[in-house]
Amino acid sequence: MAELDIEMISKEEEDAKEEMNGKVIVVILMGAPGSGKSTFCDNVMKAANRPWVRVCQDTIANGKAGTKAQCIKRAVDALKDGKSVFIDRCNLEREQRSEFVKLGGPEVDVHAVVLDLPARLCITRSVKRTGHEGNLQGGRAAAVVNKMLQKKELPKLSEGFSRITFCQNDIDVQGALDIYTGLGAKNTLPSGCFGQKNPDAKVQQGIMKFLKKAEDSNTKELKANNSHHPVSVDETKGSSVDGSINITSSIDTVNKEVKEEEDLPMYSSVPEVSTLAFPSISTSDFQFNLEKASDIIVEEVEKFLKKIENVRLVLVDLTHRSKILNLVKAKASQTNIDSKKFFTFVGDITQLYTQGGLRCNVIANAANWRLKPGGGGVNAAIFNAAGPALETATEERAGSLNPGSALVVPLPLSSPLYEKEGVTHVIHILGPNMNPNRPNFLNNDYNKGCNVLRKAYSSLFEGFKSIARTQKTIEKGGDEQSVARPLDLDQVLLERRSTNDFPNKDQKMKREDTYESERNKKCKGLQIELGTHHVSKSNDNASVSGPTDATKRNTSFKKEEVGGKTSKTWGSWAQALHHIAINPEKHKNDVIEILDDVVVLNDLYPKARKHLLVLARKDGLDHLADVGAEHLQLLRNMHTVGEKWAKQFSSDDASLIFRLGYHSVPSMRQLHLHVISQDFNSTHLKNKKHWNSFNTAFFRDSVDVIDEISKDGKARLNNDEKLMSMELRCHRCRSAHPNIPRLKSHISNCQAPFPPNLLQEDRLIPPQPRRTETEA
DNA sequence: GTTCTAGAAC
DNA sequence: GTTCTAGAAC
Repeated sequence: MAELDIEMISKEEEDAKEEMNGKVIVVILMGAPGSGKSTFCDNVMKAANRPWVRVCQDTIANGKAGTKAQCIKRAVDALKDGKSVFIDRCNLEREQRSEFVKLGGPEVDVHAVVLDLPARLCITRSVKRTGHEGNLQGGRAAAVVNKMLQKKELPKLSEGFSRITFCQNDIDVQGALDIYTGLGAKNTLPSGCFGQKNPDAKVQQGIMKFLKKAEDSNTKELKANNSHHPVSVDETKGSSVDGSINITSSIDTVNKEVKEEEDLPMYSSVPEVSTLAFPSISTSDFQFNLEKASDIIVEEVEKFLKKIENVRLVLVDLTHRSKILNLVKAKASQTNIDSKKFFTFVGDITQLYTQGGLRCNVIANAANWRLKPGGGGVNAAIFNAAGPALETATEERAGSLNPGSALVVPLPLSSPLYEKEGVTHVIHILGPNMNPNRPNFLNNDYNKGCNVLRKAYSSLFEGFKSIARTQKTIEKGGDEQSVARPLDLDQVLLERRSTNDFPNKDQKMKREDTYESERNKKCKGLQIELGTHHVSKSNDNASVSGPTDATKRNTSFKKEEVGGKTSKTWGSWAQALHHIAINPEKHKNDVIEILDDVVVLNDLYPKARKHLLVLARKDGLDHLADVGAEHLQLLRNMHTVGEKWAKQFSSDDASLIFRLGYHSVPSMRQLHLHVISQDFNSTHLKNKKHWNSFNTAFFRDSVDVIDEISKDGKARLNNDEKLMSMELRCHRCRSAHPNIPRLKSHISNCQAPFPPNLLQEDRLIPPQPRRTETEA
């Protein structure tokens, strides 16, 4: 194929010289997030010699992400207008870009500019960037880039491009920049493929060498196409049956071959298992016998891995010449240790992810007995990389460490080691003291020394197990008490995500799952019962009354013309509250209070820790739009009952603050007053509509509704569609948040006072004086 | 109201 | 891997 391209280049170049037809161009940029597509466009457009329009799907809809169709339309418009177009989206797959290629025609050339930069560079840039329009930030970027590159299909002229420029480094990019910047309105560029180095050359050799090695070791074939393809740990490790070929060897080989291009294959960057990276202890400064030390490491690793599933251990050293590393590697290969669970790795333990693509959530530190920074080697490096936060966190837990002991320190979230590398814990360990100037000097007592070293590793692994086990507990939906600390941590982690930091998806997901199952248990009975009633009584809504002028955009009911008046039919699922209001005695398990004119129940899907509904029992009073002056007393009663319950809850729990109100257009039939605590801490609060229905003008405070009914005979309904799609703002400090998880993370901590409008007119029910035992 | 699904995006 | 959106079904 390369030869063919060269032929085409020379032919097309000749053609180009003859033709100066001033065509417009569509340049389809291709590259992973962080490859520099937007920057490329910006740089060309800054100094361009022809008019350009940049079409970016991330921002095409008034600054927000839009559809492919919108991009096409924008491009077509620009081309009609005589402007050339940059298509700024990833376009890594043939399918994704095919529609844009079709923009080409007699008057329009379609070019590709491929920003085929090292995955690692893209990841680093994606992680670093803060204000990217696509909102791709934090460590998540690594997973994204890796995944996208797995699907990468380099463009071919046969797809319909007249010119393809490959850029594999900054120099290539600059070259392409110059070409497009200098391209005048009347100029055209030669067709063909440019800049493509033999994609299989060096890297492939490296991989092939490794493959050969692996095959020699009686192993399976490794799949790896080229340098930019992520090489997953599983694939690499899977190539080894006996553990004799491990990751270090593969990386080393590849690394040596391609180091000029700084183009390492990426490891699977998202750890599916908890991973501990640890240095060799006591073998550097005070040369513990390496044979003995390596035996101990391998034995302790083997022992530990027999006890626990779903973890990985990685022995790390700075150089592939490391004797201890090679000894351990060799000895491990003689055992039954699963090379997926234990391997050696060459790299800086403080930069395993950013430099080596290996994600380790826990790293061990070869600490000194005072647990202080300094000294040299790993200890200095880790304290240095972790910043002062680690020192403080360590001090809080212990002032010193005995030989053979370990100390688990959760890494403060402000630590760069957490932010950049995703390390959540540092475990300090202290080996036997080989320093003759110290009182507990071993003096070559290797029996004792080996015991201490062994103990150091076993303490380290036990410490690691305690972390891994907690995580596992959450995964399996253990009781909430046992996971209290990780949940707290997760709250903070979520908060950190809002400032572009390393996400901790696993923990987040687990937490949601835990809460979800908890809620389900509580609500199941009601859910089932309500479900039954919808079905059995879905036809009993013949008595629906109440013509209204409310907007009927809500899908919970259909608008019908009956005798010139508008009426509505509610969906069967929207009837549950109506059934309860009409026959509360049939729902004794669900309702918590039945009065003559109202029924009180817990919301089936509470959007906060406490979320009650006060139902009007009057048949035909479906929603706020049906309410008139004649219902004033009923509204007051509903308010009084709701307020009574709110006060009762908040006297039991002083952290609860309540707000009472109605949805302008409810989804469920039967007028109901929401009594909802303002923590909004609930797994059922899942989307923008949920939030905005309680925190925009769509929510009508009960006090205001009563006021309006008494003055005007009707309540104002704020049911503009825009309200539901409004940006997510904290109900306290009014800060804006890009999505629900971040909002929830924020509100879990926000203690700002409520806005003035909520503090007025008794719209909020504040914490009540605590009830005494006798009152309760 | 919810759940489920799919597609699109980063 | 996560988020968002939309549509469909109940």
